[in-house]
Amino acid sequence: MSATVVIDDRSGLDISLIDRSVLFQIRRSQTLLGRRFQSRFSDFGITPGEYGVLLLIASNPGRKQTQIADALGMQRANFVPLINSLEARHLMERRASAQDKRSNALYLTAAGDAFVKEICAAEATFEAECTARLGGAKAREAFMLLLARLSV
Amino acid sequence: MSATVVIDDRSGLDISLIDRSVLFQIRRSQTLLGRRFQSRFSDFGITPGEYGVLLLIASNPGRKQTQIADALGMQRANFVPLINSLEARHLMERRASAQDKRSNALYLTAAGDAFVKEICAAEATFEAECTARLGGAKAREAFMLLLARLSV
DNA sequence: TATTGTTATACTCTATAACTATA
DNA sequence: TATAGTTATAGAGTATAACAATA
Repeated sequence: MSATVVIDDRSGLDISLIDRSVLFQIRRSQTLLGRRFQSRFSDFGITPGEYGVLLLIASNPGRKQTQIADALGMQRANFVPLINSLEARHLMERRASAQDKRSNALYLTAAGDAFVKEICAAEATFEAECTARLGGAKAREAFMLLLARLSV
Repeated sequence: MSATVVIDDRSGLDISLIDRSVLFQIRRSQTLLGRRFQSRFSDFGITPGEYGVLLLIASNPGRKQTQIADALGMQRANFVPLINSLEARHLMERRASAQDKRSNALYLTAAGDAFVKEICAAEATFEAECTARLGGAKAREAFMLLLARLSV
């Protein structure tokens, strides 16, 4: 049984140990994908985190902050400044809940709705590129399944 | 052609839009894996980033800072405080290079070497758990290949 | 008592610009 | 002039603790 050595193309270094680690490979992919997203979506002036919030509110209007934050795996404390920024840009709004005076119901504004549609079209292109890199629709499906298994 | 709706188990929210996105699924997996790593390796008092540096120095002793940082996809500016901390803990050390007085050659200390061996054993367990979640060695291999394709 | 939103705080990771000393 | 290391700084992302208003 021979240990295969993995050499990094650019640096010429032995990266076997981190190359074989699921943890480090996901870190690397996430970093690269994040960079690609940022450079592609810099015109929209939005971060992946903010985009996720808008998408989730678009699909689930009227939910309270804790629910949206929860579904994104975020702390509710970190959710506050994020939607403060989105609300200041008039992309979404808090409305006082009638049933529970503690909570805010979240909605997109008309501008937010248009914004989401616009950026969704751009993201479809981004995702199509990911599919191409992965090797087609079947490969993508397999990849998403494996990712989901890892996230249990 | 029917659009399938994906409902989050815990929150009951429609997460179709982010669930189908490679970007968001990788973000989620990376976050969850990072949390798992932190809780598992809190005894070692080390972050994934620091661990990666130690692993790379272990496999490539004597290389200069820029090379190690490069192989990890890090900026050399961010690399400095990271190894300052590792050096303060006597896990690694900078040695002045004879050939090039500008650069430092990086080496693990004896303590750092023992530390890496110890944490490598723990990470092997961690990776084995990842393999089990993914569905076995073949599934893991397929997953790593797809991740690599995405990181081109 | 528990929950919702909020503030404050800290740490990790990343990015950019500018400086110094060497090459 | 280019490179290696460094400093300073800023922005995301995440984590915890504590508080006021409400349930």
